[in-house]
Amino acid sequence: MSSDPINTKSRILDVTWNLLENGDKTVRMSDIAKAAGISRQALYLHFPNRAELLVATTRHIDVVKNVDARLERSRSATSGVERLHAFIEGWGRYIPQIHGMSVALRAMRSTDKEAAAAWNDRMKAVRHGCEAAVQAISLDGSLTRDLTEEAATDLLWTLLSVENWERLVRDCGWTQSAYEKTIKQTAEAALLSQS
Amino acid sequence: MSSDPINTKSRILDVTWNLLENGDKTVRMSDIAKAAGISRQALYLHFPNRAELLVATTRHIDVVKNVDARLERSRSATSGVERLHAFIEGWGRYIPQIHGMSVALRAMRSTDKEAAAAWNDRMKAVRHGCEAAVQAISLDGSLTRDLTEEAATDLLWTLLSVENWERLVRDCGWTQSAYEKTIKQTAEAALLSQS
DNA sequence: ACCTTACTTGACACCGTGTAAAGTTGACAC
DNA sequence: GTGTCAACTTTACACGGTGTCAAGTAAGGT
Repeated sequence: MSSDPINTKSRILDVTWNLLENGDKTVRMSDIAKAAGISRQALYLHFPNRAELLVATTRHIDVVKNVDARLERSRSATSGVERLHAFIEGWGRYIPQIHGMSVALRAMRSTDKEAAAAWNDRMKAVRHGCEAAVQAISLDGSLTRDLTEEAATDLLWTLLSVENWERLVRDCGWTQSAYEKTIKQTAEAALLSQS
Repeated sequence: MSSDPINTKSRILDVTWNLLENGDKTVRMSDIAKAAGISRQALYLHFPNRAELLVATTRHIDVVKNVDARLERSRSATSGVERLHAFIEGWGRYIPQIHGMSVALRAMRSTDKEAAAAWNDRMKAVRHGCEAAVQAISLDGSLTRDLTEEAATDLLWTLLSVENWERLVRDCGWTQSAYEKTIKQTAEAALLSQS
C-alpha cells in the first residue's frame, strides 16, 4: 500500500540519527515516530524494540559515513607513528557524528543488556584499531618499555574513548583540531620510548 | 516512638552506598527501603526523591571517607611533580569507593537535572585539584610549552575521570596500582617538558 | 473482486517514581 | 491513664515511557 517499506525503514533510521545528534533531550519512541511521519506503533513493525532500533541506527551511520574505509586508511601508513596519527584522526573525526547515538546507547546500558552488548561490540572494533597501531609502533621498536603491547592498547583505547572526547570538546570547549592535536601528543608521549 | 530518626537516616545512606557499590543491577527505591528495613514510602519521609537521596549519599561518603583530608595531603607536597603524584593517588584511590555512586548519578543525568548538577559539582572539585597541581608544575617551570595551564588542567582532569578508571580497572582488568602507576606516567609524559 | 502489505487507532499491561490519606505504635508529659 | 507527637505502615493511585494486542483501512498487484 502506502509508502515503500524500505524507504520508511531508512527514513526511521535517518530521523533517529538526526534526533539523537541534534535533539537536546532524551529521544522517545514517540519522538522518532512523529519525526518519521508514522504512528508510534508502526515503529514496532520495523524494529522489535528501542535497543534494536538504536543498534540498527549505528549500523546505518556506519554505512552512510563509511567508517570502515576511514579506519582502513590508517592501515596504509608506513611507520607506526604515522599509523597512530591516521587512526586518531579517523576515529577522532568520527566521534562527533556518533556522539548523540553513543549517549543514548550508554544510557540504556544499565537496563538493557542488548544495548550494552551492542555498544561493547562497537568499542571492541575501536580497540582492534588501537591494537594494530600499537603493534605497528612495537614493530618499529619504538614502543616504550614501560608498557606491554596489551597495556599500551588498553591505554590508547581509553585515551580515545568517546567520554574523553565529550569532556574535552563538549565540556571544556576545545575545538576538534585542538582535541586531535593534544590527543596525538599525549598518545605519543605515553606510548613512545623517549629516544 | 519507634526508631531514632537520625539512625534511620544514616542507615538509609549506608545501605544505599552499600547497594550501589556491591549491587550488580540498578538500585531502585524499593531495594533501598528493603535493605534499610523500612517501607518504600518511609524513604520519602527522609528524602524528597531519588536524586536527593543519591546526592545525600555522596556527601555521606565524603564525610565517612574524609575526602577533603585525602586531597589536602597533596597540598603539602613541595615540588609540582610530587603534588601531581599525591593528587593522583588521593583521588585515584577514592574512585573505587564512589564508583557505583558515580554510575547511578551519571545514569540519572539525562532525566534529572539536579542529579546532573550534583555530579558536575563534584567533578568541578576534582578539576580544582587538577588546576592546583598544574599550577604547581607551572611554577616549577616544568610545564610543557605545548599546553596552556588551562589546557593542561583540562587534560589532566580528563585523564583522571571516573570513566577512564572504570575502563582500565573494571573493563581491562588492571590492578589499582597498575592504574595509578600508568596514569602517573602518562600525566607526567603529557604535562612535563622534556628537559 | 480479492488478497496482501503497510500502516492507523485505541486500548491496555508493566515498571519505577512519586503523592496522598488513613491507620498503628511507642515515648513522653501532665 | 489520657492525650499528643513523631516515626512509620498499608493501601491506593497518577504519571510517563515501553512494549503488546486486536481490529480497521487504504493502496497495489493479480
